[in-house]
Amino acid sequence: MPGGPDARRTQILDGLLRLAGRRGLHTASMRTVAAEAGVSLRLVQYYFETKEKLLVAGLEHLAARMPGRLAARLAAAGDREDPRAVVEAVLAEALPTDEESRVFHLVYTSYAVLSATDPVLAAQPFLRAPDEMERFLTGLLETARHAGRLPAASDPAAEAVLLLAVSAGLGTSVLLGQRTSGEAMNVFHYHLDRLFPEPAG
Amino acid sequence: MPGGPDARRTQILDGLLRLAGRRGLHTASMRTVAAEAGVSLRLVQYYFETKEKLLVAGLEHLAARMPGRLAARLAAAGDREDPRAVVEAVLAEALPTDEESRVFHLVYTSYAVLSATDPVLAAQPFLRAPDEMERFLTGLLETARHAGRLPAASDPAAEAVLLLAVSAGLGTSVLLGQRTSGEAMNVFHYHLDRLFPEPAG
DNA sequence: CCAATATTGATACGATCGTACCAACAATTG
DNA sequence: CAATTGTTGGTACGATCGTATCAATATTGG
Repeated sequence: MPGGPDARRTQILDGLLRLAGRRGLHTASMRTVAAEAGVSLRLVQYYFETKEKLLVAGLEHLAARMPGRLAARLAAAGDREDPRAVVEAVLAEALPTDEESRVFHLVYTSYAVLSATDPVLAAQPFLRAPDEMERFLTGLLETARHAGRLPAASDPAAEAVLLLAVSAGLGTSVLLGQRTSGEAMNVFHYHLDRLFPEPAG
Repeated sequence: MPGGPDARRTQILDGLLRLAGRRGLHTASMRTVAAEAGVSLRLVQYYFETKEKLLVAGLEHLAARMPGRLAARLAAAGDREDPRAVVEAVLAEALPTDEESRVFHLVYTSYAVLSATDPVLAAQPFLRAPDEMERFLTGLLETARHAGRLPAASDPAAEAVLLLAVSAGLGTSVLLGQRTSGEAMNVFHYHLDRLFPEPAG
């Protein structure tokens, strides 16, 4: 049986995320999620039992998409040996461009804000993704610095934190309609141009 | 009469913000806010009528504190002619250091996320504060560039957007417990050191 | 001092929430 | 075929929500 129970779970979680993206995560109740997914309330209970488990599963479902999105960006980036291209690909992912990306970041941010006052959500490992990203970027920048692509005086660890802060901050400003994703991308490129100085000539 | 009705309003709104900072904005109901403020439910209704108006008033109350906080930072910064000191003072305000600052930024971020799916909140002018800040910073950086404090190749507008993105991103990471405010401040200074190169000698 | 006006409090109502319970049907197994 | 198990649906219950209504007290103006 292709799909089976997993297909039902996915159907419900997709409904949750679609609803959270359109009306906000706070409007997601067991009933509204069921209606959005086109199933009965009982079915949502059957697969997720409690609302808290549903919310956690929604966060998992959201986080599970991240590796795939990143891989697609890296594949589209082409040269995987060029550190700047990799950095650009990785962090362009943080800017909400299309609608799917916008929903992703809005819901992820909603969860992050909730986790600030909800210990159950704060304990979820998926909100630790930025930590891994920070380590990954630090290593990448250290290698680039040894290869002479970064000024010798650069601090790879600090630059990694800065890159994540810039992409998160720009992403949020796009999310709130303060800027278009194109404008944000231009500013991001401006930052990258300074981080990776062009070799003379 | 010192205070009068305004004192009551303030008392209730302080309760709202205190509760939103401790348990999250989503736990703020007419009743929980009344209990937190030590007044009756009816009193909250009397002063704010509807929950939506209470929430908007809470956002106003929050935003009304910003100019004072900024002024205090500027006064503590000392030299108001040094553009770097001004930038540092303005944006250090975005890092949640003490508890009051943490509540401020958590609640403000909660409102911002809500505004992404709530047209009533999105129409509130208080969420436009970053736009004004961006204009202010751009002007400041332009002046600094003409004074030779910034490299001639710098783009003041892009740098202003970057500064706001960095401070917002760092502030969020502190809010989520990813970093201490001291670590964030160090990274922020690292960014400022590059933005304002030391004159030789 | 008395009336009217503003302020504060207790309570009620309908709606929605998360959750639990019970019935119907499908699939599987002896 | 009968019976057990897994899956889906309808509905009920207590709690809490926003809001409205009614009563009591404090304040003010004649």
